Amino acid sequence: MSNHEKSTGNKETPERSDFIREIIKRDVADGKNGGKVATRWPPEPNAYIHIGHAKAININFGIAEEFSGKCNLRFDDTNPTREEQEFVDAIKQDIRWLGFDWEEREYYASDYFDRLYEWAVELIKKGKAYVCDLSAEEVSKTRGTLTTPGTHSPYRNRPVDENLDLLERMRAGEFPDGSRTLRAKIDMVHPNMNMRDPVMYRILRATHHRTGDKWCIYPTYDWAHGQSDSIEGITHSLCSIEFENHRPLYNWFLDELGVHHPRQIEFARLNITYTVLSKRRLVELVNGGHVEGYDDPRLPTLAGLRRRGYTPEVIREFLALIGVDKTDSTVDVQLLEHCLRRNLNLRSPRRMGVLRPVRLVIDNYPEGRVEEMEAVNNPEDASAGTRAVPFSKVLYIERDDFREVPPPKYWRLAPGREVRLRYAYFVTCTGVVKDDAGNVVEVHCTYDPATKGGDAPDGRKVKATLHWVSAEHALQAEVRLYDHLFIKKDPTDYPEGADWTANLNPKSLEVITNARVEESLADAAVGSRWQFERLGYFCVDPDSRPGALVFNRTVTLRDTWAKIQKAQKAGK
RNA sequence: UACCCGGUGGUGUAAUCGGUAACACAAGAGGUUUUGGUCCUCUCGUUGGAGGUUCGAGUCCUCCCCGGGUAGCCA
Repeated sequence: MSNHEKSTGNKETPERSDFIREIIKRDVADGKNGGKVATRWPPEPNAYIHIGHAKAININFGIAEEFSGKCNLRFDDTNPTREEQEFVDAIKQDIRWLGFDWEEREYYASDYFDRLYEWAVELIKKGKAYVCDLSAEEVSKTRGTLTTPGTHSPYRNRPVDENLDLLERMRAGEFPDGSRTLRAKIDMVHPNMNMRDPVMYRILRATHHRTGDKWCIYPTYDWAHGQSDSIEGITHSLCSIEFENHRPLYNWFLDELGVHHPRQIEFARLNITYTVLSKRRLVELVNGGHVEGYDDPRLPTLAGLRRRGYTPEVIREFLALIGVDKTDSTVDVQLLEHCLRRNLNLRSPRRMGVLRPVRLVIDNYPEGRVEEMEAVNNPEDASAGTRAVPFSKVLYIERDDFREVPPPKYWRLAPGREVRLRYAYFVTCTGVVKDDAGNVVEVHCTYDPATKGGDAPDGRKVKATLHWVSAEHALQAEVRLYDHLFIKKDPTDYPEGADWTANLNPKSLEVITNARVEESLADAAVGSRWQFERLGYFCVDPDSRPGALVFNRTVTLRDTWAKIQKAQKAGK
């Protein structure tokens, strides 16, 4: 009975839950960590972040917030050969844009280099770490394989004092790069490769973006990560699934040190159809010149999505919908696009814009006359009001909205057909003018003055409503039409011997330079988002200049007619 | 032929101590409509397989099959 009451009580506010939140709920209930929750998001500052990272950010910051805890931002900067300040700045900007705040808790693994060193000394004294003189190649060879055990390093049983001395000299710069390492003394026959005496320090002369040339030895990820978590008092260290095999090592270090011991929990990374979410591949796309930069609107980087016209809300809604689990999965990009349309539909003012213009001449409309038509700014938002759109004898309509020979189910303009010009008049097509090549250069029609505003007093109906723009008033604009970057659902599925970039969509970008838009868009600000009626959502690109507008198509409207056409083609 | 982790409709997730498969997207069909948009309605799975325990199993047990990860001095 009480069970029923409980479940009905929760109906209205469905509690978000997943296996991680369940674990944390239990930990809190058990009074672990004094009932507190602290998380962190630990990016390596060596690349721009993408929507897959946003998933991790959302989990870490989101969970901290839900459990009244804090989430730190910590840059995992233990490899100076790859990390740069530029990425630190870009990552911070992207996290803020997503709407998360780490307040003053901006940390760096490099902040802990001294403490890490002290701990290394401690492990040596415990006989749990040793300096190894094997080369990288030799270490690799003696590690064994997935199915065969490793063998002990000849330096494994060096006396403590010698280890201490050598480590100190490693730090002092007495040895060349790569000549020695500090290794944890664990188990060379362990079935988990990570436990076969993993490297803790390597000698590496590289200028670090924060510590400069202070160090010539740098901790590895495994040696730095858990201890950094511990120092910060993290309670739940949430990371992606590829670190699962590292958890025993994470636990081993913390246990040997006897310090605060966060719990590591792993979740599956995000995959989305028709795109790639791996740093390596993103870098290849940019460096290979396949896209124009990390903020190319075709890329799933946060910078790219932002430029494409996504809002942070879209991404967060999407992430909330896909949930969190451990199973490998690939989310249909259409779910992302659904979130996008839903959000943009509510907030985007409507305008009329013609991508591929063709002249429409209204023969019985007075020469030189201009009428101001009242157009609704946003049917989803009454407070958005209306605006006046100039109407005249010569207009532009969409080339695709006229067919000399209309196919089945096509109910737009064609000879003899009557359609509505949105917010204006009913017009009936009377003929066309063609050039020598037979291309339609002008469509002629007559209008019915009684239908002003778009309603017929006699109640007659039309099947189609077209968008339009007055030829003498409209602004010319550039419009960039984007499509999926890849032609395959799984871009990494490519024939043997071929290059994965063979799956790139050659039509992922089409630039239209001769589009016409309403004059009310003249002062549209960079980044502003609009719906061009019947076409899709567009935003003003940073390349845009006064008098030389540039729009990015964020996403098309759902297009039933396109589906019909596709089905018709497939059927024939 | 090692170890770890997974396997619910086309996709992504739900399903409290085992109690009779839910939500969203997609797809298809229909309705409304001054955007072939939005909105509304309907259709589409018996939970990888085989056994077992039980009044009852997606949830427990056994075996099998399939998928992913792991052999950087990357993270």
